[in-house]
Amino acid sequence: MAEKTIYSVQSVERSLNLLETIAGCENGIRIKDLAERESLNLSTAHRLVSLLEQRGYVEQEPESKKYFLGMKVLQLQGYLFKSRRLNDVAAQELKRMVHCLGETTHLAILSEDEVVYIESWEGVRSVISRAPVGRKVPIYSTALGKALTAWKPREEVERMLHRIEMAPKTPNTITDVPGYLNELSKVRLNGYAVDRQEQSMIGCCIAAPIRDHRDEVVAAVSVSCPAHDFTEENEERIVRELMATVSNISAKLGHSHGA
Amino acid sequence: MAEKTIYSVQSVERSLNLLETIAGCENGIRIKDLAERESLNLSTAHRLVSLLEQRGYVEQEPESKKYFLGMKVLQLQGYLFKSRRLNDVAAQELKRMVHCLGETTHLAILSEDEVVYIESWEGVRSVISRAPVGRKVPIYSTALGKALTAWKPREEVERMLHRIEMAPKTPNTITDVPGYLNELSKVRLNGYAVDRQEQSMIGCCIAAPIRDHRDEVVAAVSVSCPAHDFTEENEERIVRELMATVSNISAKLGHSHGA
DNA sequence: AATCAAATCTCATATTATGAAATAGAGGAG
DNA sequence: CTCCTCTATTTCATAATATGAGATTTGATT
Repeated sequence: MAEKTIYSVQSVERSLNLLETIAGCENGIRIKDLAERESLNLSTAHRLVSLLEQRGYVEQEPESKKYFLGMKVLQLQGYLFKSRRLNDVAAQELKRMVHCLGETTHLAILSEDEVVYIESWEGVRSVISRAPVGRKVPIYSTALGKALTAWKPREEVERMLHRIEMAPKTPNTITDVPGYLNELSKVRLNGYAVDRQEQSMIGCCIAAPIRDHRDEVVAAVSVSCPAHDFTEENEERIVRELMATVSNISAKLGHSHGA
Repeated sequence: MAEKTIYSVQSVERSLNLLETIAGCENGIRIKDLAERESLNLSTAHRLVSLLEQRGYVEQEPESKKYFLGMKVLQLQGYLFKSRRLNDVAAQELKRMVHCLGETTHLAILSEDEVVYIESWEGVRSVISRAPVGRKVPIYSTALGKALTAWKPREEVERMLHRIEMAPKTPNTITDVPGYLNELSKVRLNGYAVDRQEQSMIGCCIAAPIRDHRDEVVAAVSVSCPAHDFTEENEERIVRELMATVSNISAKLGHSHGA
């Protein structure tokens, strides 16, 4: 529980806030609105954003003067996948799990209001094929979506749901907000999420969150299983293995239990 | 030519430098070495890096105390692909080009010493299939690699080449440093790079760089073509279309000619 | 051409980031 | 087990830096 000291370097924090705000604006944002939203003086915001622009983290569309996230992020992302860490920490554990379970497995993160696949491994036993990296799926009809949203503040989840359409994918899909929120409380209770043919009739899915040292859910891992194979026994086996795996990964990210 | 004012906010610049240095260390880096490499006071480095850690941009491996790039980057990356901008700017233009040429097209960036595919489109006419996003290919045997390195300082390219092995992929592969550097000067002269069955006997490739507002090469686009189709006439047609396309994309990124 | 709104730039000042030095913690040798 | 060394972490007085008010430019609209 040894708490880390909280450091604060105003200008850096402001820059990161600006970067993240710009990132969240798919349609770009003007400097004035940025300054307003971040309660910053216009010149301060301008100076900091210009610096991010010089470094390529942010781009300004010449005509509209709007700021967008820059290509530099791609470079960082490229580095991340090269990093021994991601491989040591996640890939290694996940490969082991896939080998053990034989079922197709996905690593995903939340981006805006959707689930984005980051990496995937095909299971030998499984007839379910892996989704391509970068593919997006909805939060309301997938185990990954549930695992990624279950520990977010209720209001935030409600806002997300209101921005999207909860169209039924199968007869099992949860299509109402209260129903989904209720489902999330079960997820919190169990520690993992289940999709019982809610996204597709082909298969079921179990997903659990990965947490970092701040106890924040940063990603989630799912195991897919053909519907006809999704027996209680199999479910238990998968849950046991999956929970152990995400716990290991989280631990390696510096997560400590009960933090 | 209207030069933008160069802003400087020391702490932010230092933070970004630290972030990028950490990103480049696949095996992680200790705070002391970081401070040394960036010529920073140990406490300053520690404070700034701790802040990046608080925000999730960086992670510290508990046992080794080494710092690695954090998962937050994935979130940013997710946002980038949602951004109207990347779609408007690159995807839209590239889809148009793919439709026009009918050949398979790739968008890639340089990450460390390798080419990383960011996005791809399959051409209707082409027998060449697209490589998956995230796939890495060498710089020395691909048109993309040449396009991405041609405008880097010679010493940097030499360093990169020395870190990798220039194994022959086909009889045409360039396998020596002087040969590659010579090839790059041709690329700079033409403005585009060609791979004449150097990576694979199946096909040839033409690639050209995308530049941002700082005139920096930030990405490259390639068009693949089956070897038997790679006539002089076809080559000219592809080059014309490709150059127009990358020029449009660069322009939209704020690039101005002769800048 | 005049008006207005937004972006960009300048500079004196107070706030903030800084680094020297102190402390804590981990690992190794005797 | 204790001392020694090396590194990470924290503190705090000070000087350097980031800040924001306001001036200026840009460009769009009437």
